[in-house]
Amino acid sequence: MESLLQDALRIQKIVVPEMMTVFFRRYEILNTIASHEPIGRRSLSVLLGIGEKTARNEAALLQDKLLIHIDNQGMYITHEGRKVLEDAEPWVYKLKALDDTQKELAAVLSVKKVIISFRETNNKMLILQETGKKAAEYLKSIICEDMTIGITGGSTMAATVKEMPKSNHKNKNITIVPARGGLGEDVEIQANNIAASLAEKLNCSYKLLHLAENLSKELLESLKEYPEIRETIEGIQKINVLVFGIGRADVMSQRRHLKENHRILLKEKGAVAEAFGYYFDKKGKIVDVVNTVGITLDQYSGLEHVICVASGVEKATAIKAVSKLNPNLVLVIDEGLAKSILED
Amino acid sequence: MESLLQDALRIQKIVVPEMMTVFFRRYEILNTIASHEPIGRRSLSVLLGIGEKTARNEAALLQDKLLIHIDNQGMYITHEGRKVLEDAEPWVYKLKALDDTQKELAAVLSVKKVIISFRETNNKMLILQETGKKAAEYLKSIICEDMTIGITGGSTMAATVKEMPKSNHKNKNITIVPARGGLGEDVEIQANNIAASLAEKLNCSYKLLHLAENLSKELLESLKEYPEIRETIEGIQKINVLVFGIGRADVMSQRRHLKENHRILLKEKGAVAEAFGYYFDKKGKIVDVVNTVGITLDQYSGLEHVICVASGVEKATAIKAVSKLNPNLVLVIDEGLAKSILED
DNA sequence: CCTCCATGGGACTAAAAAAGTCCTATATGT
DNA sequence: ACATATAGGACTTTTTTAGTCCCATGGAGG
Repeated sequence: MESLLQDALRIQKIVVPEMMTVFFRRYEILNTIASHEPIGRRSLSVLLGIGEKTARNEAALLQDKLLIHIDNQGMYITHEGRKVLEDAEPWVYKLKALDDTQKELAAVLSVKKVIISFRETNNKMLILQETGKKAAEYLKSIICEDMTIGITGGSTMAATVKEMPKSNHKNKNITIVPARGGLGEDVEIQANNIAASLAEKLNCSYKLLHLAENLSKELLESLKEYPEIRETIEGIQKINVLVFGIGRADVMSQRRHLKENHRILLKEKGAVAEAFGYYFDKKGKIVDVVNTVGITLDQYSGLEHVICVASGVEKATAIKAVSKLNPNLVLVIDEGLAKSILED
Repeated sequence: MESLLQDALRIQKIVVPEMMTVFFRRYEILNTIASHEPIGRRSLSVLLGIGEKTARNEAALLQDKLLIHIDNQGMYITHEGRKVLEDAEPWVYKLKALDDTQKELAAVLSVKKVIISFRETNNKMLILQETGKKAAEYLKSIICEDMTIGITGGSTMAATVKEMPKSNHKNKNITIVPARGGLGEDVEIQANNIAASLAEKLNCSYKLLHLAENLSKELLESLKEYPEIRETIEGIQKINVLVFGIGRADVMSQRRHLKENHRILLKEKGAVAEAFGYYFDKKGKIVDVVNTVGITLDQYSGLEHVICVASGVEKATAIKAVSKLNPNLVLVIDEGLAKSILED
């Protein structure tokens, strides 16, 4: 009786419209407590951008319903609360019609699947966190024996790995490799670091690639002979799952300290997106490649599992560009980004 | 996905408990407008026992959602509104858990079916009205060709008939007969009058029984020879559907102007319920019979369709007594009565 | 051992929302 | 023409909700 549920939702939206707001607010509060426990009402209120008293009142209600527990350390979620959070999720998606949006987007972009993360807040950190969580969930669901997982750098990937639950049983013959070289960024969000963290979470092995970007061809060639590097390159060639973040071409070229004339060139070529070392224009055509070792576009196009994780409306164009390269793409994005992709 | 709906309800009750109140209030308002249109906000507010401003605010919201239409005559329900009302009904029953109560009661009382009417108000008239409506609905659903429908008197039956929608197509060979004689009550709620009204609503034929109660045996016997009476008696013997109200023995014996000693006798015999001319004790045993023409208990026990309609908590014991006489009984009662039957 | 910091809870105030009340013009039906 | 019930406006009162500040507590770090 799926239609009964649909009816129920329709009628509620009509008859008790204010219910939606309240529901989402409480869901968000509960969710935030769940992921930050123990947390005080003050921290909570600044995190969510709501008043202290509001946080307090809502918390009192949640406590009354035994969904959270409050002591002088702060607020904790209870088992009940966790259960409610889980059970409420499909319900949240229905209410927000995210279910439909996911399918619509997958069709519009011609990709395998779109997963939309949901946070009822404007806090970019929380949104990124939730997106990472969804990405981690999906990644975990597809992992199986003898896989080589390639992963890139960036804050989105960092969030993804952070949200990956720690696995205790030793994972069978799984290897994590950075999808490409490059040391330009903060160490916290470098592909190497992220690959290692992911391996730790998944309790499996990993290989690192200590190669700077923009090396001369000759130097690159000779470095490739080094055993550790060579081994990693072989690993990269074996990648069957790629998890990658995406960036706006202009932002990335700046972050990589490209020379002024190079950046102008990129702009002239219409570069809008950057991912795993490639710059793409609107149509998904390569306009430039970072001169380093890494996964190739040919390899990418043939992969069965490609997961692109992104958060923030500014990445809409980049997403559209990269969606055209592999129909197996799975997109994990936040609600705002999803809407802005659909809107243009 | 029935469980999804269940989950949704459970979670809502927990996370947004106040929603229930609001929903029921609006549902009730919409429902009342539907059955009283055109109605002004003042009449509405006294009818429902809510403040004028409340009625006004809620009406404004319902108007905004296009569920009602307001002009200087008062408020009307729109098509949209009617649809919502219909679609919301199962939802109402689930929320109130009346579904479960219905099944539980049917099991506890060992009867075929229990139908609980629902009105979010303390106004006994509205509750009676709704109970009548449900009874009428059910009766209509089982009517088919060549039936003889017996009906008793009483305000509950009057309400039932009043709520029966008028049928335009000629009903095929259906006859309404009063289930027993008796002229003791107000003409408005006499079985004869009610039978005739029902026949008019169903657009079918009827027979009347003009016989006073408490006639001497001899007189009764000779009256039975009169053609009109004889014909009706034959009709009563053909009854295959009986719709009847029920009363508390003490109340009914008073209303029928029984002699003092007779009433005391009834009390001594443990009479608690009265229905279609019989007085029953707690266990459903007959302790007395009104001396008139009418359906017999033997006949009653063998009927396939027996519908007892009752409203008001004071009838709980009577219901329990009469439930034991025929497992095919269908009970149509209001929410309060249902709960009080379960509680004792 | 002490200090510091974030915590919950209490108390009071300010703001906003809801409800109560009364008035008026209007249309309808007697 | 009149009595009556209607919506809608305006104003007040009540109730609910949110904002703000203070304080005792208890753990973390020095």
